[in-house]
Amino acid sequence: MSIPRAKQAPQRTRDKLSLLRSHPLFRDLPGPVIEHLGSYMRTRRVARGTTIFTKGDPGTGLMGVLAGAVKVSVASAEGKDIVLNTFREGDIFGEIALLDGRPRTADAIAMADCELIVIERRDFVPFLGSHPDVMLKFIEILCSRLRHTSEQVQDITFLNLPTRLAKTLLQLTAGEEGAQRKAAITQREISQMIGMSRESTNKQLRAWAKRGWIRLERGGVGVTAPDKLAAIAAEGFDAS
Amino acid sequence: MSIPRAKQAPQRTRDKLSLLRSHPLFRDLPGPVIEHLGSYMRTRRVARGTTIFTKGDPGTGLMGVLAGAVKVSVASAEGKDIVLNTFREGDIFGEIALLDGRPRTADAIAMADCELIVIERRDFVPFLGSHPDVMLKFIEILCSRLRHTSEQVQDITFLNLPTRLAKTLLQLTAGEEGAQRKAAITQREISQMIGMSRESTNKQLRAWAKRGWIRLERGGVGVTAPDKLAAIAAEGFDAS
DNA sequence: TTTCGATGGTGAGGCAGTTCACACAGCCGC
DNA sequence: GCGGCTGTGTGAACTGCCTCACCATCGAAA
Repeated sequence: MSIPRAKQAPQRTRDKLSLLRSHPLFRDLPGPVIEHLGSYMRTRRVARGTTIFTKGDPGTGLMGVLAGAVKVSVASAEGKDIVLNTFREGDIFGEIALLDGRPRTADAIAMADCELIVIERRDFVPFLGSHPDVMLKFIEILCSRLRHTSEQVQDITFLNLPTRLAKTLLQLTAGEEGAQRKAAITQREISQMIGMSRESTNKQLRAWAKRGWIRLERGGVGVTAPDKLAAIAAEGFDAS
Repeated sequence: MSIPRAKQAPQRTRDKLSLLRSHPLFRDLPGPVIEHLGSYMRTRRVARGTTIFTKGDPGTGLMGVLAGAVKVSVASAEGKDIVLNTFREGDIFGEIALLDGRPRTADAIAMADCELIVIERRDFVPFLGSHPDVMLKFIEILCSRLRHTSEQVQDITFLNLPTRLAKTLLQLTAGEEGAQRKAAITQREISQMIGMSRESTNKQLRAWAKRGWIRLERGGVGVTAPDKLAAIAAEGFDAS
C-alpha cells in the first residue's frame, strides 16, 4: 500500500523536458545535461490495457509517466493477479531492471491511455556512471520502494479485508482534498491491489456505499466520508 | 522468501578486515581504503535473543554479520510477528536506514549468539560520496532486496502453507548439500517467516516428519528428502 | 443493430488456516 | 532439584474469505 501519489498536476500532456526539469531525480542538474538526456529519450503512447512490458523481458530501460497511469503486477499460475505498485503522471518506474540489468520480474500495464517516456539502459548507464549525484537519487528511490513493498508485506499479513480496502481507497483518492475525492479504477483492479477476491471486495464496497461513505459508479469510486474510512484503516476493524 | 544464504564459511569468528576484503561490496577497493574503512568500524557481540535495533530507532548505520544469524522482523499491534529477512555470516544489513537516513522500519534480533560489525552513518556517508563504485554496489544490493521482498509478496498471496513451508525449509538448509541438510531454528521462527500460525506450521512439519521427509529436534529441522519438498514447492500443493 | 467482452452484483457452500485450550518435554538459573 | 520459561505437540471449534454459479448492465466492435 502507500502508493506514492503525484501532486495534482495539469491534465494536459506535459513536455518530456518539463518532466525532467521538474522531477526530483534530475531537477538539480545543469540545463545542458538535461537537454543531453532529453535527446536520448523517446516518447511512447499506449492505450488503456496495453502491456508495456512483461515479466521475463530483458529490462531495456527506464520509463516515466507523462500522462495516464500504470500498474505493475504479477500473475500466478492459476490466473490470479496482484498489483505491486501503481504510477501516475510525474512518476518513474522500471528502474530496477535499468539499474541491475536483470530481466523484469513483473508486468507493467496501462491503467488508462498513457504517454510515456523511455530511456534505454545502454544510453543511461554510462550517464549514470559519470553522475554520482543522480546515483544517490536513485538510491533514495530504491529505499523508498523497499519501504513501500515492506509495508505491503505487513499489510497483507496483518490486516483484514476492510482495513486494507479502506487504506487503499484513501490512498487512491488522496490529493483531491477539497472536492469530491474520486478515483478512476475498476473493482477488479482494487481487489488485485489489496490481494483479495473481486467478489469479497465488491461486497465490502457495497456495504460502505449503502452507508453513504463512498459512491460507486462504473469504473470509479468516490469517497464521501474519508474520516470513516480512516477510522477503519486505523482501528484495524469495522467498528460501524 | 528466497533468503540470501551465505556460502558455507569457517565456523570460527572472522576478522573484520577479512569480512571487508571478501565482501562483494568492498573487495575491489584498494587495500589502504579498506584499512581506512576498517578504522571506522567497531565490533559488537550480542547474545541470542538480543534486540540489535528497533522499529523507529534513528538509523545509525550499517551492520555486518561476522558470526551468527540475525532476523529482521516487525510486530503487529496484536503481537503477531513476521520475519522480513534473515542474515548470516558474511551478509550486511541495515543499509536502508544508512542510505536514506530515515528511521528503521523493522526490528533486528539475533537468532543466535552473534558477532557484528557496525559502521556509523556519519562516517560512511562521506566515504560513499567519494566512492561511486561502492554506490553502484549498494544499488545492486538494493535491487536484489527489492526483488526478494517482491517475491515475498507473491509467495504470501499466491502460495498455501505447505508450499511456502517447503520453499523456506529448502532455503534454510541450502548449501549443505552433501551431509544431512539441517538448520538451527525454532518452529515459531519458521512460522513467522512464512506468515502462518505456529500451530499450523507445526502440524505440517509433523506430517512430513511422519513420512520421513524431515527430522525434527528441539530448535532444529533436518531435511532428509529435499526432492520431495522441492516437488511440493514447485507443484504448489502436497501431491503426497 | 446485434453481439460480445468487460464490469458489477449476489448468494450458497466449503475449506484452509486461526484461535484457544491444553499437556508435556527439555533446559536454565538459583 | 525445584520452579519457571521456552519449545513443541494436538484437538475442537470457529470464521473470514474463496469458489462457484449465476445474472444484469454497459460500451464498443462487428
